[in-house]
Amino acid sequence: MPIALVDCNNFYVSCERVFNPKLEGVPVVVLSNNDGVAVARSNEVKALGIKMGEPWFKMEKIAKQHSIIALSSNYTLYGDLSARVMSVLSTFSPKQEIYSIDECFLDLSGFDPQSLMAYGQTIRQAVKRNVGIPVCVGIADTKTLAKLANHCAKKGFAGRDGVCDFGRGTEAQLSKLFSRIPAGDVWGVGRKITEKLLTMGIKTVEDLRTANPERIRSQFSIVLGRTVQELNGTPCIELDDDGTPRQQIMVSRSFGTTVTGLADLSESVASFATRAAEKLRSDGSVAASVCVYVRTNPFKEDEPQYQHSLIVPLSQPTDDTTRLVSAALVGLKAIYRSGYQYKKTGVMLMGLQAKGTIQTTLFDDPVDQARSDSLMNVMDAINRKMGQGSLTVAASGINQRWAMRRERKSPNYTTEWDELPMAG
DNA sequence: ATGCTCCTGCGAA
DNA sequence: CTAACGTTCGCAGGAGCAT
Repeated sequence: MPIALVDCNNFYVSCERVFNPKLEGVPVVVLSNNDGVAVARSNEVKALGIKMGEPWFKMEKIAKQHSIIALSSNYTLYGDLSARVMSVLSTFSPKQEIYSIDECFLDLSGFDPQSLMAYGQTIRQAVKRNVGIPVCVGIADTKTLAKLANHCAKKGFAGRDGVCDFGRGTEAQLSKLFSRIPAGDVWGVGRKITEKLLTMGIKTVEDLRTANPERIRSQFSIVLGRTVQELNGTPCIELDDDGTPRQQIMVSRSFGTTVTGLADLSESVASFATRAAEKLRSDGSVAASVCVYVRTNPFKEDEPQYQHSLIVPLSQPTDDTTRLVSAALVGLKAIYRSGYQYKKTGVMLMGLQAKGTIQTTLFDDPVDQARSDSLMNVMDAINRKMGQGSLTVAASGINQRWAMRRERKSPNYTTEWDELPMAG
């Protein structure tokens, strides 16, 4: 039951390169929101030793020395290209699990095991030709092994030309390969677990694979126990292709600058609640409660720190922007304290259920409900047509002094006609 | 004992 | 010029509480 894991190479950088060939062959880094830290690096940047998550201001010097091109992230562009990549990939298997913006699993059950390497090449060529994005393909019998095979393909450890199929290797070959890979490269093994494994003498993937399963389960968790089983070829994590809607929706941002007043904070919270409500409706869900969250800048250790959150229950589950915004603002008022430099707020929608399944109560007013639904439909339609944020609630503010920094953003090539560069 | 909800920690991309 | 460190999601497991 082979599974493929297809992962885009340096995804955000590759997206930028699709529309700007000058970025080809030169060091390029894409920065997070607020131009904060590196979230994607070209191979040239990786070679310079710049790490994932490194703050921009810490690498600015070396960036200047090597003429690194730094770009603000452009999630509109990346989301659009991701949808195109996923659409192409969906044609290669009846079962696809979209795992993140740049990777998906494909069920390759029933395919001829001998031909999977060639099939992987076909997949790579199709995505490159149709969308312009380079990908690598890892193939194995479990999701954890497929992730690892993809890692090997990317590093050029085994297989050739961006495809690695563990089904083509003998036990002895795989053992040898796994002894060269640190345990921390395995899916599900993060920093904390890597440290603890080291104290137990477990350094490599091979060490982890051959560890005592009972010991792993008792010392860590059943999750890591499953990881070990998956490394041994026993599937424990199902391929999930049913598109189950999210259980919670989070919208939060750090500000480009700090703010102190309730008015500015309210604008941000109203904006985030508005955006969260849009996501909620696109899922076809309703929320039972709203959580609002504020925070000062924890990196400024000499300044007074404050952070707080509050869950505001709704009288009945809703997807109405105005109700969700009101609830979020009520919560904000309750936790706001003056005298702090706030750096971030967030809005979380919780207790999500499918809209069709909500229980109607005595308090339901069908007329109000219909009015709310048609207003939200109009809002969503206008924003789809005119671009997100065209129509919003007044509480979101006009100036948005807290808005994030994006000083290096590329144009929205695929979604905004106005931003296409014109010849002449 | 059992089953909840709430909260925190961890991991991933 | 200065100051500057992301966002969103799921899962597990413990605490606290009620039954």
